Amino acid sequence: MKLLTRSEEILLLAVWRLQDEAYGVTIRDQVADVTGKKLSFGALFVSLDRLIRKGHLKSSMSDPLPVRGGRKRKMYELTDKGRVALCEIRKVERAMWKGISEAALEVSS
Amino acid sequence: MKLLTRSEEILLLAVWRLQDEAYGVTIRDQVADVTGKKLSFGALFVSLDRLIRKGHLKSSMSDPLPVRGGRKRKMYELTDKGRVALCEIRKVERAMWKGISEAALEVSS
DNA sequence: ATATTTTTCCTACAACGTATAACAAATCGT
DNA sequence: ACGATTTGTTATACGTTGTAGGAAAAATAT
Repeated sequence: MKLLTRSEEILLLAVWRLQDEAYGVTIRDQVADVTGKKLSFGALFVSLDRLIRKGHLKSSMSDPLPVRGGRKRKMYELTDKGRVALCEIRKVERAMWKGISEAALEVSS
Repeated sequence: MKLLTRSEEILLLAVWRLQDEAYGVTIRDQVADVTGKKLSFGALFVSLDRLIRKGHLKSSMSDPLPVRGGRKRKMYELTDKGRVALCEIRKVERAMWKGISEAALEVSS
């Protein structure tokens, strides 16, 4: 059972949240909003490609939009395998943090 | 703000749980128990070393134990920086998963 | 046509994850 | 005492993941 890495988790959840609005720009913004992490597009697309190769995501090209620079978008979607992987990592996270409150971790001194 | 990787999170939490019992063997077992992940010692120590270099852990050598093979142990302990990093990643996880139930991810078909 | 905007792709490299094997230090048995 | 056994750590090597910078593509605007 191979667990998702942090980045994989972040990206898959971003795609899930965006539903059918998920493409490069929105994903990057979603990630920044939720985690504070600012990815370059280079970094982003490489990771998304790897997730596709692993079968956690699938993609399809949209039609061009009738606005300036409105070229085709690569839309991403979670696969069943991706959903299962998210469920699994969530279970592991719960197990890891079970019984640990943030308070218990506060710096005491 | 640099987030903890999955492995870092796993190891830091294992050390935290073990309190003053945290050394190679117990950490490896703890990780296996909680996450199902079976690490080789080689993998484990490399990662622990990196966490020390980053200041998330500190270590000290114990006295030898009066039992067969009871050589000195390298005991690990969370630093304040490590605790803070755990709190931060916990917050990000909460934000990421906010409003997402496992049920919503279940494969529908 | 050429410029501008939006979006994606290519490439290269640093950082992380992991296994195998070697090394070290304690006790045990004779 | 000293080789065998047990427990624990270190060294090394390599595949995978994470990340940035800049080139390329595809649309509209002038």
